[in-house]
Amino acid sequence: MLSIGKLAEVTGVKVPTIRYYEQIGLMPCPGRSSGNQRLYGPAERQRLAFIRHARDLGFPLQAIRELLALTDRPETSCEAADRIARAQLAEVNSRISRLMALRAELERMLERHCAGRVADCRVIEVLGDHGLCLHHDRPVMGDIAVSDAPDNPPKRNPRYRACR
Amino acid sequence: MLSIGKLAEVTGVKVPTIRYYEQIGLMPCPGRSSGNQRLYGPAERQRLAFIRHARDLGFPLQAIRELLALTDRPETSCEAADRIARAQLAEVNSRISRLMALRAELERMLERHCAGRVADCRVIEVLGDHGLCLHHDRPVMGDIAVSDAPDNPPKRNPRYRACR
DNA sequence: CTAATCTCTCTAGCGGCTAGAGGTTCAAGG
DNA sequence: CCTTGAACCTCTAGCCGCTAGAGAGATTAG
Repeated sequence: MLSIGKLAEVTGVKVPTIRYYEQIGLMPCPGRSSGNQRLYGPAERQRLAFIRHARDLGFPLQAIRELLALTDRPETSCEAADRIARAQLAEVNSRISRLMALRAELERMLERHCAGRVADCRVIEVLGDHGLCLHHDRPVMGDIAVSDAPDNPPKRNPRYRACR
Repeated sequence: MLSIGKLAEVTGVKVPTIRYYEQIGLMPCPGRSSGNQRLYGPAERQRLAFIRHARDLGFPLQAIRELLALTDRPETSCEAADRIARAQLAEVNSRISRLMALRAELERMLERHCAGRVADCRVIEVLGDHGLCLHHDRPVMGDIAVSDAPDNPPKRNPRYRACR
């Protein structure tokens, strides 16, 4: 039996995240020690590894919920699993192509950059005038997940309330 | 002078988003009509277009805040603007490469998919065993921003509280 | 004048966690 | 056996970048 800390260690999922998964019903309520601490067996460990892997592949938690429901019914058709994976692939492809357009635009913006004043800056100029762009639609950003580096200090900016 | 609705229309930024930008101090507090409704002039319109364009290029709001501060001091060096744009380009490149690894893995997972039961499903199998993967690190997902299509109905799932 | 459409402020919610407070339990060393 | 310190517990609140909705007031077209 594993404590939550050990489980976190072997699966690479952080402790609060495991508790979060339990809270939203993705992980079952595990047994508890006499002192009310969570204890996990191999089944839970396998389940969490599945979740972690699917997350690493970018599946949203809702999709993972559905995939897990499928593993609980192994005799049903795997058509649904296939559909979910294909949707994820389509999503990834869409993100890639949009990011490539973005990259092209950013490179174009930077390639003739000035070494002078902001007033002449091509970056600023292009940002202010979409007409200088070739084309790009809405971006695909969000979740950085930039491997939580310790040199990436989370600076909390204190929620501006500008006017009034 | 434009009402907030007209401004939203000409810039493509939604009305609540404009108010949100004002709230966090990204847009200034505009003048008001006699009936307390916001009125925008060309300067605000230009500023919002700048923000919108930078968002489209994936810049986070904090970066946009800094870029806007630069445009307010046009005589300073554009070095900072350049640095911000390069950081953004690096970020985009990083996302692209990670997504490509993801895509490869998803395609591999799907290419020999079964037409049978979940028990034999390669998708499920691979998800359950990371050892079957080639390699991929953490993903780059998040903000879909999939051009708010009306065929994409926002289904609200009511915050599970599984156990207890 | 009325009805429809904006607009106002305010609060709460989304995904997917992360951080911290303030308390309890466990395991190793003396 | 006792102490210490790490790990654990629950709970709440915060992150980004919006989005949704309630319940009110303003404006505009017919």
